[in-house]
Amino acid sequence: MLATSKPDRNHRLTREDWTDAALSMLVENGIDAVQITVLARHLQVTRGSFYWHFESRDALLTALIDRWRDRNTNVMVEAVADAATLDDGILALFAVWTDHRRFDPDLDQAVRDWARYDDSLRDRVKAEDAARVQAIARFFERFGYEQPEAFIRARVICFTQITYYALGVAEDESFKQRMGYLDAYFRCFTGRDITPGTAEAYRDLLARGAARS
Amino acid sequence: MLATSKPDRNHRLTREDWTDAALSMLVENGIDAVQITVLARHLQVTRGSFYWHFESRDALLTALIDRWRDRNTNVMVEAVADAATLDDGILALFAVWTDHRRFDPDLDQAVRDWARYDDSLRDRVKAEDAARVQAIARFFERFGYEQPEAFIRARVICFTQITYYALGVAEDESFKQRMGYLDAYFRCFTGRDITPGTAEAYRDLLARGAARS
DNA sequence: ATCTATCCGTGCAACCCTGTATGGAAACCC
DNA sequence: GGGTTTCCATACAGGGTTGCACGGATAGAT
Repeated sequence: MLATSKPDRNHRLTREDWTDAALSMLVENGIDAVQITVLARHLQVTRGSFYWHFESRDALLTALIDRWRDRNTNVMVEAVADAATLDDGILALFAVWTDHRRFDPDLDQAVRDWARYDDSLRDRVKAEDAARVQAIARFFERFGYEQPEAFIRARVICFTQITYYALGVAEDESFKQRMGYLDAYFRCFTGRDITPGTAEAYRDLLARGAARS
Repeated sequence: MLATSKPDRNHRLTREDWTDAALSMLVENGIDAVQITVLARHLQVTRGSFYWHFESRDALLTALIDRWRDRNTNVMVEAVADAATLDDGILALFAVWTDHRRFDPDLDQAVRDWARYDDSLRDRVKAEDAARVQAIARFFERFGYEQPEAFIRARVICFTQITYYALGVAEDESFKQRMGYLDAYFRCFTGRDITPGTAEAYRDLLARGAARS
């Protein structure tokens, strides 16, 4: 769904409208599809509008990166930072990943694809991934895991999540299925058994997450 | 008389030369960079050569996909299919992934990126991933894991590998580091402890893999 | 009501890529 | 050596995108 959902602004677009449309195009068709001509077509405007708000296409691209950094902040890091128990931290991570208002997997993946053939962006993404893994590794250390196991477990859980969304598995699995996999995921990620009745706690966590915002 | 399989490259290119160049370009710069003009420039030839060997750019792209399917075949599936022990299967998987003559991670990743914005390709890649996961899941079942744990463990190990190469972690880690992580990986992936002295067996496995071919 | 800043339409030039048609050069076969 | 096949160069047409210049239209301020 491209950002043509605002026909009210028949005339008068803002700079944000252009970046919104560019973000949608980036997520759905990749960075090479972010072209001024097609964006203008989708926005029902000519390219004259664009060149008033932006000085060039590169300016738009840097605006996209800034938007991404502001959007996908340290939600993952915060999820495990103040977890009282192992179960809480893992489930908080799951909750963040399934709450697309806090964590946007499509945008994350789109930027990742873009970064594959852009060296400077690549380094930036790499740095952020390292920060995520390190945060989770610290979390595992707090609950008795030693190195390098804590680091490897953090990497495994983080990498699994990335591919999970990269392959679009979420689209093929129902909520019921995911809940049925919960125990197995927990055991595989932590090496321990989940405390009984935590599935219900997870459901509550999702409900709380859906309540606010 | 031994026919020289290498005709003078100075002039006279083959269809394979073009697909090779296209594969390199795909791996290094993505599918959108696979352009006849730049390939011709890279091959020191004009586009007239290309349109003699191929009827269109689409023909080249399908040739790329075929090449990928022939290359990255069921090496992973075979690795775990006839494994006598749990350790053997897991280590055989690791050996396959690190042997880039049997498994080309760059090509795999490039096709994956390409498939993100190509629906038919996306389905193809999804099917292959499902086959990989299922093969590993069967492997786990053979050694006493029950469902859905076997399936989830297969998915975790498979997905972790994909992101491992997607992020280019292999470039940042030394062989010594990877060997130091071996025990932790094994425990995380299988939930069991690796049998002592298996690291040496793994090194031997790598040596055998490097010996043949 | 006029002025001005804001926003967008239009036309033009330049570049890049694909695809085709045609001719030429070299190798190969008889 | 003549004819054929293989392979590549050249030229041209068509479509698409970027960037800029300029001119028109609208809304708010005075």
